[in-house]
Amino acid sequence: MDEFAAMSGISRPTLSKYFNDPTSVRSSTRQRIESALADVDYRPNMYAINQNRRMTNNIGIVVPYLADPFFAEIARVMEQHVIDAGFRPVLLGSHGLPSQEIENLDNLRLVKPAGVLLAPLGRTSELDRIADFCADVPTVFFDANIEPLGEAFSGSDNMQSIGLIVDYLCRTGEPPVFFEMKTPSNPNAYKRRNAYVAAMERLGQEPHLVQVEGEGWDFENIGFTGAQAVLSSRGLPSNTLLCSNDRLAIGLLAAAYQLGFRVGQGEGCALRVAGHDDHPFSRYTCPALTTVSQDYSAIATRAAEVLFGIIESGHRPDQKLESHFEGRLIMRGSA
Amino acid sequence: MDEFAAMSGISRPTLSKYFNDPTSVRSSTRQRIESALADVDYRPNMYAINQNRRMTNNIGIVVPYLADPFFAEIARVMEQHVIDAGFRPVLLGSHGLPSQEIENLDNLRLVKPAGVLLAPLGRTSELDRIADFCADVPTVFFDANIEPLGEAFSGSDNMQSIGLIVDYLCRTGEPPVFFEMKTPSNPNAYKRRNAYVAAMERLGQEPHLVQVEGEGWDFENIGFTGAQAVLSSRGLPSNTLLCSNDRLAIGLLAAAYQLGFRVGQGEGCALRVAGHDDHPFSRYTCPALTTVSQDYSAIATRAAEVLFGIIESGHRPDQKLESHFEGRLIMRGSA
DNA sequence: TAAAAAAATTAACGCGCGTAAAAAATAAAT
DNA sequence: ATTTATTTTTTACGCGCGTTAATTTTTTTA
Repeated sequence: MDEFAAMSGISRPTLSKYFNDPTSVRSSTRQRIESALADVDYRPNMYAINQNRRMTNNIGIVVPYLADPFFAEIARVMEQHVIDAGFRPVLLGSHGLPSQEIENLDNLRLVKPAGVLLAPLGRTSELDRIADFCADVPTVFFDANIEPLGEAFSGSDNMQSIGLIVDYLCRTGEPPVFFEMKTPSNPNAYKRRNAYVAAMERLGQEPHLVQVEGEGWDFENIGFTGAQAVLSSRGLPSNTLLCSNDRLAIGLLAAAYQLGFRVGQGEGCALRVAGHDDHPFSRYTCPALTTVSQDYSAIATRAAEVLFGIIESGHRPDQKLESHFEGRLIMRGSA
Repeated sequence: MDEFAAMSGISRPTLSKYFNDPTSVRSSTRQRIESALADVDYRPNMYAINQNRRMTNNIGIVVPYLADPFFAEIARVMEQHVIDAGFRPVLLGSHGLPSQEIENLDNLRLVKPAGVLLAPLGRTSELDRIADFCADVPTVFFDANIEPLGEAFSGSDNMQSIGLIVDYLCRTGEPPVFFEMKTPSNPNAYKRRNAYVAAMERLGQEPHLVQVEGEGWDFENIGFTGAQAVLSSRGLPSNTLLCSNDRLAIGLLAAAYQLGFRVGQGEGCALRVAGHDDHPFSRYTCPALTTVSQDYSAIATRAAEVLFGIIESGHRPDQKLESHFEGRLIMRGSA
């Protein structure tokens, strides 16, 4: 930067101001800088900047599992919002590991972010460590909430969305059984289970839970092997299965196909299967998966909006703001 | 670090040595440091370290598209190898954008990596910028090669793997038509096309290419819409389709299902479909996808091995080392 | 055109660490 | 108990930038 200052004839503090915010210098000097920039390709070192600024324009985005297309997609949407607002996204995935989640937060600290958007692992998260982090850095949760922590939450209204699909399934056929993991990794699983039970009771139906074994984030495989056992035992009280999420449903559909169960609403179908999330791949299952979509865009927009508001105003809200967005029924072939 | 030096009674340069390599200090001092570390949780600032060390133990990993489970998976394997070798992985995805790929390399420069493992976008990559980077940082390519660049390449032997599945398909039924994108994003697509043509000619069969429209990385959708057109026109010279990659096949299978084509090898099946890659989801298609696997682990191991060798020896090889690993036939239901 | 306001420059310090050289302390070898 | 080899400490500088305060220059306003 010293060299560039020498060759451009602009003092280093002015350059520093310019790179922080180009509009903060007189337009004539800005032009001088930009024409010098056209000759040599100088770019300030991001890490040296991070080290010195009290606060940067970095915004951390942390998701539980980047290899899950659902999180990859919502992270992508988040990133775009952050860029559009003039901030710099720093995307990190936790590989489903609580230790990695803490590691990510520790690494984020070093970047001195203006704020972070955090989709926590949930059940397995190390709450006290996350609480420490939230005390230092403005944090907005999305996808999954950790009740007392953070400035805000933006996510789906599981009660509404599960209610929606339960209503639909009951209206158009046998009431659904709920297909889920016994000890779910997914943080929304318990809410969905409760929402299912509530919806069934509201409709005067008896809820049934089918809980399959399995650990980790390989949901398709867990759904597949779980479904093999459940379907071949033929002990199901209903021909309709509502899965806690689409990835379980994808595994279930594969098992059903291999066992010769015909899935769908029409005549001659032995099974109806529905999911939740509108996972990027749910369009391509056979039959295509009936599910309820999460409003990715609204969730991302609200989370980003709230965080930007906090950053610009400079002080945190007294009360945690919670936004729950409704899901939409996506009717396809499977139910 | 100064504070920690004061409280632990160890001088800062010694601490600096310790954090760089714990075995480089006398074991008695190491114990003193570690017991002090147990009291206060001090950790050196990674970015300050990167700024000052001539070279770090960071290793960059760049893939074309992190939201593609195939790359997410191979990146995960790479990361693990890097960690096991005592280095620190820095994972970056290019979102399918050449500009992002360059941006990633520019950002990596700031971290002063000991080396980088690069899966390039291929066709659309900005070659001269990548060449600049390779001149400065030891780079090993994987998945896709850029002929004259980098110290080494580790990837699949497309000629062998496509040959394998073409052989299989010809042996067990009608010779396959090759289903691909007209202007593929995937860097291996051209090699696979050529391998298909070569394999067919070797077997005395006439090659047929079905090239569908579409840009970008939403391969399932491109396969789906392309297949709808192709299948309903019924102008196929064969009942067997070999897809350039599994994601196209996933879209194709969904289209076939919706149009009522029965896919598989048995009696009453109208279509056979095969893919390439053994994509994480290919087990869960209906029917499960017959494909040829890439040896993720071997590819990752070799790429990492070669890079570590270069880093440790301190000088680059005179000649580029190219490793091509054979694929394995994964026989499932679809062909 | 002089005074006031805004912007840029100079000079100097700080961030959190790496690193080099010389001096001092400790351990190993004789 | 010496000598020698190995570690550690002291001292000081550097990395690439942010930031502040005092000063000078430029622009705006009256």
